[in-house]
Amino acid sequence: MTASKSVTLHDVAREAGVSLITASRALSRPDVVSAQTIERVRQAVAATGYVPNLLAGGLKSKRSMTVAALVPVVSVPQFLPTLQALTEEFDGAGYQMILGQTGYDRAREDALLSTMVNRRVDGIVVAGLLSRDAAMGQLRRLDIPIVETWDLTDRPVDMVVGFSHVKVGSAVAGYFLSKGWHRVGIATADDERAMQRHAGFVSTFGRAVPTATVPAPSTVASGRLALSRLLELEPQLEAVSCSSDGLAQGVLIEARARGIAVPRQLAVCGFGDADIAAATEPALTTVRVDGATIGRKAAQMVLARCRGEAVHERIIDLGFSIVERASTAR
Amino acid sequence: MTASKSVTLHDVAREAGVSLITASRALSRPDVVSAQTIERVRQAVAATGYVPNLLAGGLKSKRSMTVAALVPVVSVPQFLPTLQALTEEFDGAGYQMILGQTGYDRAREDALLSTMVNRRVDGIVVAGLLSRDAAMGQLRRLDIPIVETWDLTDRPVDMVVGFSHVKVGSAVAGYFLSKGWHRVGIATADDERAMQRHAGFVSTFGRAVPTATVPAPSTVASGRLALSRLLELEPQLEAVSCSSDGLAQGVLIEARARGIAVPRQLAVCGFGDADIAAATEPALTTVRVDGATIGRKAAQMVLARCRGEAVHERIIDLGFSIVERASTAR
DNA sequence: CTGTTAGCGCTTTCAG
DNA sequence: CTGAAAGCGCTAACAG
Repeated sequence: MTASKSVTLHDVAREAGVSLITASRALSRPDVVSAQTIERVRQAVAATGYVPNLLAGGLKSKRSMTVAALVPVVSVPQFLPTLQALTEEFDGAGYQMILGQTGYDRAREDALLSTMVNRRVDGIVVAGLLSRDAAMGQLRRLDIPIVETWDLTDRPVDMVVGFSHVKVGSAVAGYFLSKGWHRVGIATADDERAMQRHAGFVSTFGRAVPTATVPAPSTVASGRLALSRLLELEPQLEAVSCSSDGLAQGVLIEARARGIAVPRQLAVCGFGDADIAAATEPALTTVRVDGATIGRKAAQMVLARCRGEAVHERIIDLGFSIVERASTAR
Repeated sequence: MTASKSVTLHDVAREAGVSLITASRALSRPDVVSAQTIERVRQAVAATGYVPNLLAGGLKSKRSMTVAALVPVVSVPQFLPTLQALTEEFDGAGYQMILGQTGYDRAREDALLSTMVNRRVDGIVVAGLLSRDAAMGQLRRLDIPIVETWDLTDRPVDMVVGFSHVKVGSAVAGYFLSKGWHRVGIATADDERAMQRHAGFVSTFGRAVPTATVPAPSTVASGRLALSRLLELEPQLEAVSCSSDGLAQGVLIEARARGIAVPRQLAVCGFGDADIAAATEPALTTVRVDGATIGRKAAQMVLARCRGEAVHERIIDLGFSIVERASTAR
């Protein structure tokens, strides 16, 4: 009922007729306090309208119960399942997640990392690999768990869970080759990971491939444009590998608009296995990567380390798979 | 160079040969300190490897520089432009954003709200309207800015920026009527706001309408299913109003799969004007709502109040518009 | 422009 | 099981 200025644990303790610390324990470690005392404190909390201050606790206990999630751009659907899984896992453990957006920009990323460190986050999950600068900088020193995701390296800053983009590109190229398609093209965004898939594709394919590059983040609209450009480069195009399902969707739509039959005249492969991939007509062949599991694993690694456990498997390759659907059935 | 335990401002001050508070000011209010001193402190920071602790500052200054954003489900693309805008606006002002997921669940929402209050966030932005319980509870007492978004009410908990869902439904119904379509159907998710649009539609349409309801969050796949169900209810279906562009996309795909020509045999209207809407074939008529502006406005309202300014326009109706494209061109 | 003095609200020692 | 003391690292007040 007492609204007033600011009710502290002190007030609760007085109301309950116990000491400050007993009130504190009654709330945070009920197993160490008698049931009777707990009840008295509970009533005092209700009577005073007490609202705990996690900041104050964190200052002393050195645990903010906060973690950071860094993504290139919030509005890219690709990382959504990962963000979702992170939110759920962390929330379940009582941790809150601060969202940061790097904008595919290293300087911005460094700045954000600093901010998060200043906020004393208990862990960091980042989409992609951090720069070597970050690795050498304050991050190491602070000794908080850091999980890089959606990629793979044998020298992570701390931990990494993801898959190899080069191998993805290579696998798609191998798939195209096995189909006997040679007049192929690539529609790709210009972000680091997409470019790695591109490199993997070209390397396995054995020669340069007509490529339409669009700025990240890619959209359905840029997919339509990309197909147009590819057809200029290679009018006899047989198959297109796209760096995202959104892009692939744009390609499908543009093909339809031009009267190009998919898959009969043109095969299309996406990346991500988004919700939409299975639902398009024709259904989209794509590379499935398990974004949700990436998020879940990453959170679990961070949480384990927050509990003081050693994480032995510091590099986790979740792999990927090519999901064959109608868009390449030829 | 000194890694060691934990470098505090105290160490920096000693290194620089100034007092603690001068070091503090040199870093946070450089305009009040001599250039010479600032330089000395800067060097001391570099030499010691000092990392500020925002938690400690926040405890004293009562400003956490943190805000909360609450959404029903993280992985719903609908709120992405809003989240994006929020992230950018808040980041630009030096605030970090904690993400919370309510899962369309009031109890969960209350719990999250408490958590955020415990964390002493300086403001809260929530997608949708809060429950009256929340309005009456600790929220009011704490006196932090709260913006409800993506909806409208004349009695917001604090502030609100959005649009009327009832009016959206009504407008779409009016549009259908103006086209002379009477055998219409609705494909809708079962979340609160979608149901309001449904109610608005039915009310203006003047009678009950065949409706396929799918669980929120809706997907392209559930859109395909919804059209199937609607065709069972009304084989002569002329037009469908969908509660999201994703759902509408599913309807378009299912129609195509069934050999139903859009818009000739079936008109389709979506909601949201997502990236995809303009890119589909035929392009999708939809209701445009400006999610980015909602986010920007909401952030600005919170920030204004954080700066101690009074916000006079506490209820902002951003409206909406029907974007006519090929999917209803008949 | 700089310094001293007090805490912010809580939890960690260390004692009973 | 409970308590007293001692800060966590920083910044708001006030003084010089």
